[in-house]
Amino acid sequence: MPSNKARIKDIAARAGVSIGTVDRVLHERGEVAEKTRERIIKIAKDLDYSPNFLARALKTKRKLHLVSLLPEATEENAFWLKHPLGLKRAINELDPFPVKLSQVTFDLLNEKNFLEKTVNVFNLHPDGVILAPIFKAESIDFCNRLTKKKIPFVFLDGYLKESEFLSYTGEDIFQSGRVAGQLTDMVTPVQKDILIINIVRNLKNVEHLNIRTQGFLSYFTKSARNSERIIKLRISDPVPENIRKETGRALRRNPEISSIFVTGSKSYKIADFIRSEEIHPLNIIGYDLLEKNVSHLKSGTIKFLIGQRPEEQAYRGVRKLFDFLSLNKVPEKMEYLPIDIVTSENVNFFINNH
Amino acid sequence: MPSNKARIKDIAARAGVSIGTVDRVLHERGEVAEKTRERIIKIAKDLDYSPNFLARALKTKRKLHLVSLLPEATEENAFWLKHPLGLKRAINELDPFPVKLSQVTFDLLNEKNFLEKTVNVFNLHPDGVILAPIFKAESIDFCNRLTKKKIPFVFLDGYLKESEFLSYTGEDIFQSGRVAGQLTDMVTPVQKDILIINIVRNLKNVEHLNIRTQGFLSYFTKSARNSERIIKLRISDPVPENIRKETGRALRRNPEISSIFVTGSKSYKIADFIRSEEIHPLNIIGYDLLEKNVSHLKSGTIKFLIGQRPEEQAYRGVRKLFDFLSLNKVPEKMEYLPIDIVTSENVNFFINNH
DNA sequence: CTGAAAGCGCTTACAG
DNA sequence: CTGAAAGCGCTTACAG
Repeated sequence: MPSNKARIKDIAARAGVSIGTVDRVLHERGEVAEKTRERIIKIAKDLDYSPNFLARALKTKRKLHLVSLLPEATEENAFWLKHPLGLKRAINELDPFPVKLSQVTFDLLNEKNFLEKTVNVFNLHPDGVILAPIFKAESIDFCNRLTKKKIPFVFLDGYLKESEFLSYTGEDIFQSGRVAGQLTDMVTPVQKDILIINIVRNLKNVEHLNIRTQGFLSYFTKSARNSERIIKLRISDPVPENIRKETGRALRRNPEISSIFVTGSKSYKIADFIRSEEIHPLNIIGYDLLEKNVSHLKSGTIKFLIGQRPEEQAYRGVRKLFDFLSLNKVPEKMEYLPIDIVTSENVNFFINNH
Repeated sequence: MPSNKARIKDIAARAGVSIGTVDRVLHERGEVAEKTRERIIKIAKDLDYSPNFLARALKTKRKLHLVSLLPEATEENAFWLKHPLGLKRAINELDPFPVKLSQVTFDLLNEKNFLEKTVNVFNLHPDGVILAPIFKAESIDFCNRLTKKKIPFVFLDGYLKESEFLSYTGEDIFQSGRVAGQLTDMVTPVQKDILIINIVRNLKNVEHLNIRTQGFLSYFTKSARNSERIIKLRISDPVPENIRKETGRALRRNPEISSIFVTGSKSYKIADFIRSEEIHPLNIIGYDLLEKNVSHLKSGTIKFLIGQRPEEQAYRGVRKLFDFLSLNKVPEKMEYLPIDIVTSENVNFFINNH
């Protein structure tokens, strides 16, 4: 019966000691005779003791200090605008509990800046860290230092299997490529061509986008479509003139292209071009509910956007650390969030939330 | 600064009274001189006082008693299997707090049974009620009685604007019809026909399914498709032989049908028929992630399922009542959950959750 | 009408 | 090594 939960007092009574002694055993603060210790541990187990979380939170002076280390959102990287909303929602919900959050951000294009910011994180003496491991080598190093200091950390957006992370929350990247493949397949006649565009400004994105591309292509291995009808294009510097030049050339060379899959979150740049040139109707399939993408989705230039719930990723990161640190709840190691298929008709439900 | 929140003690000190008096004012328990009362209220406002939730929960003996009144899940109504999972998750999450939940279920096809069960609900002396208002007249009556007793209640699955409900959590039914329309439009060649099937065994569903149908049709008012190419079929008793007879006849009469939209959660019944007859490839679009639907989705017989997050509806119902009753948080009156578009490639993320 | 006190279950010094 | 006590912020019952 959970209604009559065992309390420290009950354990003390059974063991014939005071609650102070029980507490010392439970918190492993030592200074207890071995015999007493064993007796108390056994009784606690027998009574299935777990501390009353409310009483503990009420009494505790010290706040849990969580620190997030995520890329700074910019005009060019609006994707990272959503995460702070999720962090904030989590903290608001945990309001009465002794937790606080410090947000540290780094420049998405600058490894050195990331390194500097990791120093800031340590200076904050965090109890737990939420990290987007954008720069692989630097992140591994940072994580090792966290592990050495016994500071638990969670990943979002991506993960490094080399590190001893508590949990990952995010997309199943390969599978999200498959979803894109399926949607593209559905709206593209069999005899037509498909163009895949990779926009890669910063190196880190390469792996991410490659995996999505692989997932995308893997969908077509079983389909009736001839895989030679899938053309790839890579654009390094997505300034409008490059977009125009390179996309335009690809379209001229392959006049049968009727769908364009953009592997990253910048499909609005392609849509800007397609719309300005008044090109024949094309299906554009892209990622992430950035304002500019959504606007093209609503006007019909983009057909599908795939969402990866960035706000929810951040929210869960905070919750997992809190639950782990103050309730000893160990989260699932890998949590893949649903891959959302978003069109002009259901998009409003995804952007107004929270 | 939320770090130095005002406490009852602080108010008492400023007012020059004891904390008992402050408490009496705050809880409107009377027996306080009017002048003192006003002074205390003013000070509380000045200090922006809000009670410490943890201390309150720790002290409070009495548990909040929430009661859910939802249809019983059966073989024929597997949709209602999901809601108890959401209720349970909410209660688990609220574990340390003084809340409990009693679940009352009724027969989805039996008004009289519903009436009997409302009596049970009152006998449980609920502090708040979660209700699926399946039977309109009976539900309005029940809600009026709740209102008279000042028992707050939330709706899920549907709502009655005639009632003074605290909040509704669920689908935007018309819009979900539009989403179905859009998906169907995308996968159906313009010169082909579309069949809408309404399976209505019990009366309550009529309104629900009609609204979805209207939403569906509304999507096509702007499309290039000739609306005469949309055929409607209604099946009252969905036993296999009826399905076979009626669907078969519709398909024979309209050989150009290439997509079937099933307005309710029983698209698997149509899919069973289509598959058994080895009919030429058709697109089936339906609702809800019932096991049988999902199985057809994975095998390809169903192309799209639209999800309405039943588990989440129930979860939020509990949370809203709890937040309202113990934190005085007033929820949004209408909360439309996202309309999920689900295919064989992303379905796993939607069914393993929780 | 008002105050003083006990207690929810835990943590944290402090005294011995 | 161990116990007794104070206190987190609130609620509740009781005395005056």
